[in-house]
Amino acid sequence: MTENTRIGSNDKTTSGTPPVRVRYAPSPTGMQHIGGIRTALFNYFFARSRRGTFILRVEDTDQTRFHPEALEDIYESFRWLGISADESPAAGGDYGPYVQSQRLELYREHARRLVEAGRAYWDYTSASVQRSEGEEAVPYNYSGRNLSESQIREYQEEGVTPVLRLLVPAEGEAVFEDLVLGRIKRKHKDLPPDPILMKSDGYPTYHLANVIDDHLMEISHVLRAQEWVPSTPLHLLIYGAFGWDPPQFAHLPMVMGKDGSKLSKRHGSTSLVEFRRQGYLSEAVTNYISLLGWSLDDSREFFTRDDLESLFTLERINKAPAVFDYRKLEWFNGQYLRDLPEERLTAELLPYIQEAGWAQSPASAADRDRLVALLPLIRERLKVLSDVVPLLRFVYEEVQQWPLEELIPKQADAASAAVWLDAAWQVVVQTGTDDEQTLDDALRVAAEKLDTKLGNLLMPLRVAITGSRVSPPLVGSIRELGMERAAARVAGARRVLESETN
RNA sequence: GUCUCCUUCGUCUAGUGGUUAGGACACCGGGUUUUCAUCCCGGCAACGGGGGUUCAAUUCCCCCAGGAGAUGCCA
Repeated sequence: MTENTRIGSNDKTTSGTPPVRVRYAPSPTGMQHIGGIRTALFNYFFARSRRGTFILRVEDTDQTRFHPEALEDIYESFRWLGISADESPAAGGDYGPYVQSQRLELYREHARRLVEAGRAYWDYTSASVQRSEGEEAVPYNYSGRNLSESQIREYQEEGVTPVLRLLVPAEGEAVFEDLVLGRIKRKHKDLPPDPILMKSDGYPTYHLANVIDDHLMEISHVLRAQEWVPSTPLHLLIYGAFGWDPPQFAHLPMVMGKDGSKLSKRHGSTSLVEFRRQGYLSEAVTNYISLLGWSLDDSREFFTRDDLESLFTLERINKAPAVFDYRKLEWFNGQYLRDLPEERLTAELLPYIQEAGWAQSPASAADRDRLVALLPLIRERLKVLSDVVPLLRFVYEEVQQWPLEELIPKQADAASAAVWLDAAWQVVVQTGTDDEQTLDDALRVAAEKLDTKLGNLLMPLRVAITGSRVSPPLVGSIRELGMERAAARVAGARRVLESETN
């Protein structure tokens, strides 16, 4: 905002403001998780709100952890969220390739430039200290800094492939103005000792590749998680070594689990596909995630993707980490679920019905119609789409058992329960389920005649019909079930009560 | 250990040099309702601590504490 006021316009054709170009740069090593998606979304919203360009770049420089499914998951996640990259491996663009493993020659060339400039060096002494995941790190002791020609030749004859290390100055410090956090400083001597830029397998590390690509792709703003703050000074050093101007940085607050540590698998579902499978709607997830570290004002919290594409601003990003609250997401989902158009809700629900084996796949018109008819019964009872299965089981499957203790209202006995069940069912049969109000009135009259509460009359019937004390509205349930099937269930429940009274 | 960042109800957050510190989720209570759910009403609940600066600090500064992140030939 301040920038707009100062410049007077953010129209890139009439002002000096460089165009906004941002990127989401995931590494295809696992399924997209909430934290990554939050970063993707914020980048996307920022780009759209500033009429800029949103780029997807695949950072696959760790071939040992690469998974093809993970790559597919990135695209699938974007599709589901309804966002698309202006430039990406799939869409192409003028700054490609957008997959780092296809840019190796570029990195090598730049590596050479760094060595020639005396800002980096090939280290032959670290070849043996590779370690696997859990191992303790042994700090690098600069052993490769000043090797003699003959020493290098010796290593080369042994077949040692060197790693490229950045020559970190002993003096000085890096300072930058983070758009979210403000001024951040770090002394060069506090950086890791001469970090590796190029691995012995010929692939660049994140630090090198990210700097080269962001520069070459003319990235204007880097929006990434705060876990990157400590290595930003290192990146600045690399930009400086190349003689390049760095982009602007905006470090997003971390997303934490309930216990306050970085959100991870042990906090429950954290991957986008899992939420999707459980039946969260894309718009609910997007809305909830947008509020993780960002807010518009003191009251509004419902935002469509369109809203966010225009309302999102960096100024409203929070500094403090946010705890992921599954219950609030659930609430959001319920809200969205409740005012979904019938057609869409049906389409969203159908896969769960099919998975339960209650509908063909592809679904027939009859499958669809049946579900549509059931919608009013369950709509406001859904928190997630998968709730539909337990909610409608009594319709699609037969009731096998009528637990006696459920059948008998509190403080009553089997004999009275039987009387009430009979009376209630008789009223249903006589009145029919076509007109809910009429049936309702009739049931009330019957209860009064029997000198009991309406609930006592209905609970045995509810359990008879649905097999449970908790169910969708009774009258509608009976109607959807059909009188015949309902009658059979009443008879079944009646037998249970019978056997008890005898 | 070292470095960096962070700190308003349990959670997401708004906010200000002087406010009854606001909203939402959750929770509790009540109402509507044939159960559950929805819906409505009400309630509980926060400026981490200590120093400054100031007529006045939750707000500005410093210190402490706590939390998190980083410290990999992972990103």
